[in-house]
Amino acid sequence: MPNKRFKKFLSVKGFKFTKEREEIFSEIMLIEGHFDPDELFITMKTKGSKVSRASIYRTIPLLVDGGLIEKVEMTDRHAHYEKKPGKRHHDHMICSICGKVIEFYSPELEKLQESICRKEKFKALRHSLEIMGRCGDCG
Amino acid sequence: MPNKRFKKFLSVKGFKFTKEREEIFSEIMLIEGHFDPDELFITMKTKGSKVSRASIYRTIPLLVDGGLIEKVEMTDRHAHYEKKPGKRHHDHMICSICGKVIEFYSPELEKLQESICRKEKFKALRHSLEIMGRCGDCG
DNA sequence: CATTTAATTGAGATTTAGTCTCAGTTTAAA
DNA sequence: TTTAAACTGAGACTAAATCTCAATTAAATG
Repeated sequence: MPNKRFKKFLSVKGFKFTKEREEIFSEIMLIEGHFDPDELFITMKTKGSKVSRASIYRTIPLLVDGGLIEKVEMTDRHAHYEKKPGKRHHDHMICSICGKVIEFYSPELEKLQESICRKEKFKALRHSLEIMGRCGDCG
Repeated sequence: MPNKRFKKFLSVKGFKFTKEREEIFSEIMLIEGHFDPDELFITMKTKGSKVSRASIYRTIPLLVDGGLIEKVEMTDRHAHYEKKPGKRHHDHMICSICGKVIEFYSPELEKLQESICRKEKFKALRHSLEIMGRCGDCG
């Protein structure tokens, strides 16, 4: 129950668990795919929610901070977010000193690759990205 | 002389080559690194230019269309652009049907990788990205 | 060179995603 | 309870980018 994770995150940070935050959070958890804050506001309002736009805009960064959602796209006019996925494809950073492999996944990077491929009329099936360099410990 | 390329691009598209567009274009060509439209407007104004903000915002998409500059970053609040580079690092799309290799370079992708690495305290030295899939011809 | 016409311009109004303010409310710890 | 700090909603505000429209200008044509 990610609800619990959110609650925990808030209390650790010294923030309060309010009805509004809970409402926003559980509404987001219902969304398949990505959303933008204003769209979410309209949806909630339509459903009869009294939560304000300000609270939505204030809660989203908390959820991002808490690792519950991610910013996945930045168009000219909108930011888009989505629920964090479970385990899936990831890329690698490889330290050439100690050999450590850092797995990372960036939905933003995935989106960007998609859009680059679209531009080239290329249908991507899979990809591999390896970044070579020095990890934090090997400075 | 990229000025000529710009002129050509405009005439091919049926657009006019105006003093304002020339002024904006040559000002951009003087800039090392990236810039944002408003910053450019201020710079030009300071130098005594009479060109309006509207013209700058209208000219930039033309330059992007004409392949003379690229959008390199989208922060929460700004778009950033820079002059197109000559030959440098590039990544690959590889068609698994016909084997064609498409070289591409995306400054946006590079920036994004940099920021991902920063987050992991990883010092990137080089990277390789290969996207496998089907090219436009092999549909 | 003069005419014509469609593109372009500047000034400032407008849009819009996102942020901020602040008085009143609520949480949660004591 | 009490209390202090966090939170909320309504709407004002900000700022990047776009749009409007009358006046201007490029450049194709006669």
